[in-house]
Amino acid sequence: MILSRTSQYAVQALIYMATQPSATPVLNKDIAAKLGVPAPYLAKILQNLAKGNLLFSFRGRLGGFCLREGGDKITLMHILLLTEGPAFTQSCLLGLKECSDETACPLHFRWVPVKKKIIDLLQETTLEKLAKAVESGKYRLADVPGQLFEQFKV
Amino acid sequence: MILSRTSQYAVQALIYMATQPSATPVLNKDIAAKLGVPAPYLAKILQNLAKGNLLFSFRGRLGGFCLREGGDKITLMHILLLTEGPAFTQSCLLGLKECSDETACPLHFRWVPVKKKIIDLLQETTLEKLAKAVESGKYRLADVPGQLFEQFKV
DNA sequence: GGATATTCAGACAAGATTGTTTTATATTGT
DNA sequence: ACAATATAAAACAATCTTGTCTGAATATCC
Repeated sequence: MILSRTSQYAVQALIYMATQPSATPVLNKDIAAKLGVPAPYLAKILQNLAKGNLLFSFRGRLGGFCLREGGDKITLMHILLLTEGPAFTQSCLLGLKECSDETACPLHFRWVPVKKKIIDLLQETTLEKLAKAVESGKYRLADVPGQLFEQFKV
Repeated sequence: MILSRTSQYAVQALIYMATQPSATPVLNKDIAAKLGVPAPYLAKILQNLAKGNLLFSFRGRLGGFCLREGGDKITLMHILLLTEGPAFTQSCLLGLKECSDETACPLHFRWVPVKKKIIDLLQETTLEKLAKAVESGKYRLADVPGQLFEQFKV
């Protein structure tokens, strides 16, 4: 309804990384297996996040990806600005290129307060909060945890 | 950020139709010109809305499309359920296939109230309200009204 | 009633974008 | 040197958007 697959994978991966000990790099391969997503595709996404200064990446043996900052410093908005592009927060529901308070589409003043709720949510929600939720065991990060039962997926 | 181009065109077109006298059918060609959108694509969208019982369509001379009900009966939600599909309202932010109160992703309980705001907006907003807003002259339905100044578009 | 112009309907395909996979290359620790 | 790993680039596939063409239906004109 809202996010591209790329963004969904990015958020899932970073939440998973935030649940892991921050000292050692996490392998792309491991993340992909845990989430049940295609590893090469995820690698591309992580590389992009590294370019956007959200992750460190280390090559070679003992390499992998690390969060650049603590999970309490990284919000969903930080991630989505990289994966969806900077225009992410500015868009008009009807797709008009120009839609501001002055030149508004008929939905503008109804949509703005709702959009603010979305943006607030994305800016308030840190990786740390989400990681803790996952660690509590009450919430799941993927449809098929640990990629068991792959053959039964719909 | 939220809607596909198809949905955006559909909403724009129906708002425009709601501003027109309901007695005579509106031509796809005229709507497309007014909104500055590709006519063949719009035609398919309108055909789909006709199949979904939101529009009447008439072939031949004096043909065109008509709203099936008054603009006060048609909400944005009615339109989007046709253009985005019935799963539109149920989706999980992280893209999980299963994400309910029982099997929740870590964003679920933060997202649900925001999603409710969106759904409420879509269900409250009728074509009639939007058509009146446009008729007041204070709001615009397309980036380039009447497709004037096409050559200056960005 | 038949010819004609107008308009929607539907098939098909081109182009753009996004998502996915494959292959090759560079870097690092042992 | 070797093995493990990220990086890069390219190939492939799917989906979304747009365009073209042909056919079918309908009102109007003669």
